[in-house]
Amino acid sequence: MQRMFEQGDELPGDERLPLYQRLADELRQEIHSGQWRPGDRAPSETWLSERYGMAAGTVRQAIAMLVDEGLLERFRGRGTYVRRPRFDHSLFRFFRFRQASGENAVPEGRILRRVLEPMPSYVARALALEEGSAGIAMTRLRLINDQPALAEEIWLPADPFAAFMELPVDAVGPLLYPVYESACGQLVVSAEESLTAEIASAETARLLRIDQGAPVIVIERVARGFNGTPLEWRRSRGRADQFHYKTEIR
Amino acid sequence: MQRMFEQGDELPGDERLPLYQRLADELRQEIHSGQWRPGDRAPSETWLSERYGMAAGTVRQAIAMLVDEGLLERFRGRGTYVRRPRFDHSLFRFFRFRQASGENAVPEGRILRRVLEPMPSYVARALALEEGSAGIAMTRLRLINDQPALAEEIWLPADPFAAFMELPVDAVGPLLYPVYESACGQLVVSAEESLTAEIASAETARLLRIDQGAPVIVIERVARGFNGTPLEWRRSRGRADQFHYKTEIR
DNA sequence: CATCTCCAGTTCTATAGAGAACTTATTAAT
DNA sequence: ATTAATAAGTTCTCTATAGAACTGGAGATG
Repeated sequence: MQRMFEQGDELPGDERLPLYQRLADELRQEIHSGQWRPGDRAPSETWLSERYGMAAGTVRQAIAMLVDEGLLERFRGRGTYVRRPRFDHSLFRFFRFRQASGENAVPEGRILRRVLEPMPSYVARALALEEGSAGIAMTRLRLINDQPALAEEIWLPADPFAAFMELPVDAVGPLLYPVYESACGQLVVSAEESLTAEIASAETARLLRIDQGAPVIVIERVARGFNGTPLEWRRSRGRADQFHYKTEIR
Repeated sequence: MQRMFEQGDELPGDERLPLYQRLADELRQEIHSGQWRPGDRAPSETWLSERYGMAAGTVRQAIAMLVDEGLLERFRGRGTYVRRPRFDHSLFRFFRFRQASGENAVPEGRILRRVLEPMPSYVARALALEEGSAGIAMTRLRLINDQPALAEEIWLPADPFAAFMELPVDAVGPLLYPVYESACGQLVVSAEESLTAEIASAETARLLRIDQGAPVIVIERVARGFNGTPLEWRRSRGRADQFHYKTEIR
């Protein structure tokens, strides 16, 4: 019986697609374009079903898609909201400090260096920018109980992060992403990590206070904003004897 | 209007739970108990809705849960089936060989050693068995283009895997899990991996044909059957310069 | 033998409606 | 002023129904 009337004709997109798909695409677009920002409240199911002239169940199905894509969150009785990622939890979901006897405390962070520099090619490529684009380069040390745990090189595109250079380095707490948001309006929403291992160079041995030649784990991360733009490139090195990385496969 | 009549009263479990939850629990139980085996066809939605006296939509919702738990698979027009994991794909989803210029070929496998031995404590613990339980210990080398890529220690509980010892080692192909199933009726469905790094020992350097002291990635895996029983413990070591491990976080 | 058509069975999409369960704010009562 | 009841708004659960879209096989047709 569907398509007898003109439901969803205001929706863009391929008409042969299921209605709930087209609505989901539309709502996803609202989020990616920045019309709806993380934390915002989304329209209610009834409002949407009236607005687009479709059954409540169909709207529900569309929203369900975005929920398990991680874009929306639903709260019974309260409403539907654009999801705000909690990075302090989720980024350390896989990554565990071996000696940490159960809990995942966020390690302290100390910025050792912060300069404006043209980006090398491997960073520019990861951030989808031109080689030599203006960037902010940082060296950062992360500590647990005053013991060095991770040494990080971090690159940011200079353009949207200009305000970050003005902040005194001591004002930056243990987590960078909240600072990116408050100071520059850049919200990190997702990330990809690629993990490998190598032998400690003289430099990293000094930073991590381990022997040169000891094994270190290397994690490269590209962090992205709500519309998928790459925002930050980061390479972290940690003592292999204190880390392990856990996943489940099925 | 729900619960006016006696829908779902044949279902066990807490009556205060939603109907679709209780049905999902029931179906999950069928799978975990081994009543339904991977590859089997599950009853149709209409059959279930008549059997338990509930609306088709409710049945559908229950099945949807199990689908995204990975237990069931639905095929339009064909039916619903208990999922058969495709391990050759999924286990290498995260794990990539660096030089592999795009494709993920399954590396060849060669069993170097296979003996009956009592399990050491760290294996027994992972497999939820007593220390010293009878086990099958293997050393296995995996190669890509005749180059050694991974060196593996593998432990199996002797009890359900007795038939595996009878097979000639040369008859075992590149993948072990299909052999576990055909020879011993043990189907691997999920696994957990824990990854770290170390320096190549003399032994692994010899096996992988690398320098002693070169960095190696170490992956420990526990593979589980359809009811969650641990079936296999495995520790794989690979050259760090040829591996990287990829994940996405959000 | 090969191909086509039709049919029964299945999942998928969509509609309409009713009430339960929960949250928040407002209003009334103490 | 604090507490309790009420109401409005939201998501959640469930019912019932209808047809679309797809699959596989059986039977007709060439």
